[in-house]
Amino acid sequence: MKPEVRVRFAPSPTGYLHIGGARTALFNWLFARHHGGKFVLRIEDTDIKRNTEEAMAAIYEGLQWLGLNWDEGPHAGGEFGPYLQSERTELYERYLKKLQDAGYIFEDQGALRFRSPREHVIVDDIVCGKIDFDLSNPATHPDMTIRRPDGSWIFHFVNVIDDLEMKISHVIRGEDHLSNTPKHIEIFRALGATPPQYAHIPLILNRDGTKMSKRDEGARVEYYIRRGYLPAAVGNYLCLLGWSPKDNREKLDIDEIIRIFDLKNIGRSSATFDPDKLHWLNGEYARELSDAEFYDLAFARLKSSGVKLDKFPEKYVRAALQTCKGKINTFDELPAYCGFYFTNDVDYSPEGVSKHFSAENKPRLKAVREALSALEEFNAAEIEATLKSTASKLGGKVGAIVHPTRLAVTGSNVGPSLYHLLEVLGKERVLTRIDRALTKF
RNA sequence: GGCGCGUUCGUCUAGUGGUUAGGACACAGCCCUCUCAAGGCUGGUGCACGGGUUCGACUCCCGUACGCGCUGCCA
Repeated sequence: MKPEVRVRFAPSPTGYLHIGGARTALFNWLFARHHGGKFVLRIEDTDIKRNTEEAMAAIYEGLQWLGLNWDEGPHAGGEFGPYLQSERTELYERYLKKLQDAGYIFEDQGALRFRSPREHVIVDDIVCGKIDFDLSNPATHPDMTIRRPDGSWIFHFVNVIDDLEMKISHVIRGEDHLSNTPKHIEIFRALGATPPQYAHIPLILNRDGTKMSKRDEGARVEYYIRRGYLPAAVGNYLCLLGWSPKDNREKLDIDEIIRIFDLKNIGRSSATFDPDKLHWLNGEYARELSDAEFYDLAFARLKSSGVKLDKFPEKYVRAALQTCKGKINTFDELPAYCGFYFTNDVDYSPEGVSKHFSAENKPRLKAVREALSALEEFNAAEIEATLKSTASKLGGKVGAIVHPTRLAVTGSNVGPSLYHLLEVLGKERVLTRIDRALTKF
């Protein structure tokens, strides 16, 4: 009988969830779901200097937003808890004693160190293959510290103890830990235990090839939450960084990824985070939203950006937002895209003014005003027919009047379908805005 | 410095000895069209370098260069 697949994500609470950490969590989660195993969340808060409450909240929030539910861990419980390292000291004491009794521990200036057996250690990594580390030279591989003089623990030790105690079967983590792995294996062996299987995944780099750090705002999951990205899109994009379905597909829903996810398809080289591609992929997901989903997200986004939606009838807001569906990639584009629906004081874009508020367009805009004011049914179809006939009367293409009209009414050269937007705005607003625009040139 | 890992279009990647080196994002042009998107079509740019092995290397081996990681009483 095959042992149960048990993986873990073990972040330290630094105050936010790093995008690279999120991907590590995602790969662990995918692996667990694929195999019907358990995904464990463990908080590595051995460094007391760091805060806990808000920092841990950021981790929970980020994981939940991405849909990475954990089977064991804080809030979820589980038979191997507690899941905060700060609460596991007694356990660590016990293992320390075992190591001491076996002669592996010595004191150095008050700190405790693990005495390396000084041998070659082969790391047989699922992603990286077999790697031979020669730990025989103390000068190049010093004995690692496992406990500080103040009694607090060092990562290498507690990480190993917890993986052992929590019966972790596979350790899937960033490649920055690859060089640490032989040391971890030494501890497992000193304890007479079998190390888990390792899979080290490539790092995510910035555009300039440097490691994504807290200084880069795009390095935090929180950034994507705030900017109105869709969690499904972010998750999908993260999967594409270092992992490939091998069949040229880019957009895959999460159930499909669970089905085909395999550590063997993870690449070896680091990946650069490409905001443009995420932006595109988010648009792919945004266009697939149902009208109701789109409305809810759009409404929330506009409201949080300060647009006073309460002053408008729900029917109006709904119709207005509907004209934006399919047009935007991320919801933070929305305020700029459709803000004109919610204020009569539209700002005219300077480029638009110089291009379309011209002497020859003034009579055209006047003609449009006349034609629209004569309309009884102010709907998109009627508006379209009217504008087209007006254009032909003026002896031009409809584009010639569409541009100045759009600018007059929305202040911008780009936006939703003009005919539909005019209908939503309503005759009164439209005529008022055209009159106002007519005074500008 | 030592040790480890990596290197296919600008970016993410497919590719495991013989391919016109494929796809996607981005970019440019065209089509569609009320603008913008979306969609369709077209285009340019890539196997880091040098040696081997082989009838034949992007693919295998060895070097070099460059990048990254570790080398903490951070995780």
